[in-house]
Amino acid sequence: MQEPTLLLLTALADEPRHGYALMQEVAEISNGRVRLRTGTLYGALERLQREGMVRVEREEVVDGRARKVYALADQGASALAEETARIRAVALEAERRLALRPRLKGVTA
Amino acid sequence: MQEPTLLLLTALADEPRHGYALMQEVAEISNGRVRLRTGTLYGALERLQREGMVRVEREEVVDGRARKVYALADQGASALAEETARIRAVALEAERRLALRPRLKGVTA
DNA sequence: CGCACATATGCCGGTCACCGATATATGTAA
DNA sequence: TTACATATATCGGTGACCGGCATATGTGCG
Repeated sequence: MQEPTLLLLTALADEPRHGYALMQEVAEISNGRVRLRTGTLYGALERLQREGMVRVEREEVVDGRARKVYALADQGASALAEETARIRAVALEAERRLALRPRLKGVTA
Repeated sequence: MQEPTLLLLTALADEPRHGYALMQEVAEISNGRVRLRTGTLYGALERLQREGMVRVEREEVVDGRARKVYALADQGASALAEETARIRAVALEAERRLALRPRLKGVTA
């Protein structure tokens, strides 16, 4: 699972949102670091629906603009929980090893 | 940064290792979950060298077999530290949101 | 002696997530 | 009427990763 996908699922984790709102939510979660392109967004949403991670909760029209509201499926919530557990473990191990790393250039100062 | 790359840098974080040892180390770090293919391994090592993340520490011959020993460059260590900080933050946010998620089917039992 | 297996490195073609661009359409503000 | 925010969608290209293949030596087994 790559970061755009991880952020997408995270943005859906607390409550259902529509596509455009997801773009903004992902940008906010990542402190503006990750800006989802529409190609990535809608492509990923389709794929995640095929995989049973996400479903369309409802379709609505607000101010004459059509919206699809997506929700995190139970399977998506499980996958997200597993993924976060995995990457936390790897991050912990990476930090442990970095601390063990022999320092090179005058880091002792 | 994808998981294979993250695990590779992690496997190099504490001390230099040669290719085959990296495959084993990555498998161990991930509890056997991730088995690096040689295509991924040597491809990634080349790419990471181009990017200044990894360098060849030395070449040696052990039992008639040639080895290249790879080391994490300072830039690679910085990148790894930044990456772990990023994913920890995202993992934390994902877990916070999952906890906020409205439960559906009799989870209260 | 021959076979399988671990060690060790490397190439090549395919797939797929992601990127960048483009298209379409409506509401609001200058 | 021009520009921008909102909102969705498609398409071609790139590149990391996968799976398979090739190559070569050392060790253990029958």
